[in-house]
Amino acid sequence: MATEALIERILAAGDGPSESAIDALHELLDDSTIEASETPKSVAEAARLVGLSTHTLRYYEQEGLVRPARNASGYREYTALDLRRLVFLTRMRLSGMTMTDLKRYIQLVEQGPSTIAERRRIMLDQRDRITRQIRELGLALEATEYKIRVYDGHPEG
Amino acid sequence: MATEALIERILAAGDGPSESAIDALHELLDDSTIEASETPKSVAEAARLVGLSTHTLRYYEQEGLVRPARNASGYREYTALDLRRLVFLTRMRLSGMTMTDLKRYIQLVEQGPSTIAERRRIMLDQRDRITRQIRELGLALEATEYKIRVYDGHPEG
DNA sequence: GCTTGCTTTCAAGCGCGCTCGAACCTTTAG
DNA sequence: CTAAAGGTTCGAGCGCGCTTGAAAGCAAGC
Repeated sequence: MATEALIERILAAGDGPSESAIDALHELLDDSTIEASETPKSVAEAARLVGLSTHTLRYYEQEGLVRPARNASGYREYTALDLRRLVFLTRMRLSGMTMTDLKRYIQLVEQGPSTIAERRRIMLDQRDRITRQIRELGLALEATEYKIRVYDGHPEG
Repeated sequence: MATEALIERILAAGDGPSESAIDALHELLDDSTIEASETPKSVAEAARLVGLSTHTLRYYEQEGLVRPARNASGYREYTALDLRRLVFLTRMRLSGMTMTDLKRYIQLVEQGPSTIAERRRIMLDQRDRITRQIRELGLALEATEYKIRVYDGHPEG
């Protein structure tokens, strides 16, 4: 099976400067660097940073996924912690976790440490889903590269 | 960045007997083995083989993605070639290609070799999308495994 | 010939995750 | 004072990819 080699090549290619907004965000806000800036962000700034729309951020709040503070005039203020959670949320969403499951998970988080066992269980399931998806993407990648080789005149096979 | 190592472990784990219906299908119908059985399949059999519902198969036909022959009484008969195409379609769908793009691509395929340049272009785009997705899944996997480690009492960190 | 289980077509419905628009408020610049 | 650019809430709308249901035809066993 050639999947491993393909994936390795892709990941190697990913080491350079990142191309997508999501990548940039993930570098910017990765666990190690996030505490640096202390001033809270407006909804528009937060949206830009995490690569979502302001509408979506408000929607997430409505669904209970994040609870930014408000200033004197009712404007949302996203702290570094809020942004971290948003990054986590986008990663989970991008990896196919449903809103329903995510809401359940966040609910457990806000209930405190007594829910850790269930949270762990959810993350284990999530890990399985992600690994399965990666395998499926590997197959899709093979199919795609096969087509490309054929269209290129299959010079080596 | 630990992504590479994670992915390698996952892919290594994928070498054993496959677990999902999709995996089984992909082994069963991979480019090398498909020509063996000659008798066409009913819509229900085809659906079972490719892991879709009969409704979805009819929907795909309606959308022009596949054109199984019909027998004397109007029943669909899926040949090995039809099944191959369905496998390709499911791989593209699972990797996030939209129905619209897939319809466009199949349209080009049915127009013959003059459209190869555009088909190649579409596959190149698709490859880019898949590699980006794999990178995103790597990040999601890291986040997920991090949580699991924390819930396990972060014994090594 | 009847029943059971498949098949057909067609149109309507649906669940998810946003996305948009309206009506109104706050802040900043000129 | 005014205009422009941001913010607020609320409820309705939407696009995608199926999914379902109705009404009817065909195949095989008893």
